Amino acid sequence: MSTQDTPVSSNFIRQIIAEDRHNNKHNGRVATRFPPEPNGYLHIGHAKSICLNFGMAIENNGSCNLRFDDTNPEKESIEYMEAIQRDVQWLGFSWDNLCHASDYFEQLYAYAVQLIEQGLAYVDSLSADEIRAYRGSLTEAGKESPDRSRSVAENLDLFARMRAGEFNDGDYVLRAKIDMAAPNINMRDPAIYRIRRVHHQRTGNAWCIYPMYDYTHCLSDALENITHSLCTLEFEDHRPLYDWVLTQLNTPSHPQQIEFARLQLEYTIVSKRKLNQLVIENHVHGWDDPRMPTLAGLRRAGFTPKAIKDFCERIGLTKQNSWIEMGVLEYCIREDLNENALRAMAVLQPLRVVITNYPETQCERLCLSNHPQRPELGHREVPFARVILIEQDDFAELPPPKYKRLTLGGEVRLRGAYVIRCDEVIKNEQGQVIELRCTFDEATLGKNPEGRKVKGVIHWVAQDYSYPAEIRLYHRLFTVPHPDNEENFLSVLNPNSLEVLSDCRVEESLVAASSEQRFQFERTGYFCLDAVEASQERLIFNRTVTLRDGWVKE
RNA sequence: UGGGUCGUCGCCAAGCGGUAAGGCACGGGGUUUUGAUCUCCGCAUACCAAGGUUCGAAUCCUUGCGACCCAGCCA
Repeated sequence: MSTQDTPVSSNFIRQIIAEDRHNNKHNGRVATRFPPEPNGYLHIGHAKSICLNFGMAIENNGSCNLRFDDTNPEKESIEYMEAIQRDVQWLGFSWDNLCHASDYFEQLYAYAVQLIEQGLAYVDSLSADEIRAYRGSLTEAGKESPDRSRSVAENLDLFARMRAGEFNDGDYVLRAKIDMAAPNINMRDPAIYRIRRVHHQRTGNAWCIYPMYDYTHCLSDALENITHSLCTLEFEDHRPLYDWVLTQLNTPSHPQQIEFARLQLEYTIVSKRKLNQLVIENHVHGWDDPRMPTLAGLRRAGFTPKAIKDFCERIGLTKQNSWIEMGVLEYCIREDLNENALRAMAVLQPLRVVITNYPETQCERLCLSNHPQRPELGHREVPFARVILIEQDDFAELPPPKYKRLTLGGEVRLRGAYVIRCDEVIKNEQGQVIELRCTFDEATLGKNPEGRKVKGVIHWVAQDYSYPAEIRLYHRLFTVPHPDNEENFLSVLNPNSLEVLSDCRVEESLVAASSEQRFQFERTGYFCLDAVEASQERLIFNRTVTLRDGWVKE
């Protein structure tokens, strides 16, 4: 599926599927699957695959399964399975069937027995090291294992005993008998079953042998009657093995594997192993840390499913290794939030301003629009009083060229309120500006002053009618665009990726913000009420992304 | 002198023999009580290179060059 506003462009997989339907291949049916291993949280790279697989199914009136590739219990867990389902649903997709490779273990075992009977698989007693040595190298053919000629009867017996738990881990493996001289190393008698006495999150202790990916994946696809098995480029070399297994066995179908380039996003990483390391070693505060490129992290930062799906459509789909600039993702979330987030005012680094000609005890409740371009989104009341707070950055004693905000003796518009003039700057002993004394022009509420132009507009809150909040600003997690190229990716972690501002003040209306609700704090960016740590008593907003800043500073 | 894959604008990406779409980024103009949004304009005589086929080539052929992936009992 694609969002309605993103034009759908042609890509090679769309073309293949369209052609297959035209030729009535698979009776015109389209069935895909998203097959994560439950060994970590889903990240933005998975989103590309999710959008592709579910998208092709939706576009073609087909089906898409969520299938857990759970054949390596050592690294997998229920927590990850649950998180993955949550994230896929959050993105807005529904699977046709929830599947697990482990559901096919019995069937897979039976197929392996068939392979043995056909003389196409054998039990090998070589150690892992020996198998590696026998495999040859990129330029030299491998050697055949002495066990390659084991009789069918003996193989059958040994394989049954592997399953029965008669051997220790590593004593034996079941190998496909293909070709030790094959130029494609994946075809040099790959292992298809190994012994692992590990408790499996779903099958418990029922098995002590587990099938390998290459053997499991193609058969799982075939058993689910998948038509197009979409995966990333690194599996290209595995396709001959995928097809070999399905050709030898009499399976319900023979899906077509098609490979595409995985997403690489600048200034971040999408390796589950490395993301896991960031979590384990506490470089971030969990898988859902807003700095993480995980779906859980992006969600907590305030990204929307719509923006992420839009992003996945915009970046295209090819077989070219490429790096996407952060700007594309930022554009997508800004586009969505600009249209849909309510506006509000928050002062991140307050500077006290006393409006000397404003009555001491007066408080006006000004009416501000929730969205300048969408009046149907309503308006709200914002209290205005004698003492207000503005952003420290919005005042400059020595303004740089083209500065449009407040200066000593200068005027500025308070957003939705009056024009004020700064008459006096008050400093502490260290010379820091701690207060501004200003006067307001009563005639400028809702209209421009006469005879002069005020070019600047700044946001504000009334000191006594605002609320304290913590605001977390997130910066890129890494200091270089391609952290993966680094010898040690941790060495290029950005030490300042999290900036916590604890003295912020937000307008009254934000007290009613709901969990995960997103806002535009005018002039500063898009923010989201933190879903984990915020409460009625403690307002915490996460910055999703800044506003575009077209101001060229000198 | 192993195998597989890929080379079109700073970053993505259409193009499928008829004379280089689009998006992001960037530069400039206009509107604006957000330096936002919106809007207008600009942005590859050129498709890794060199040959060849053709009336015509980014598209076909040849030869180079460059990049990525593969030697887990991981996926």
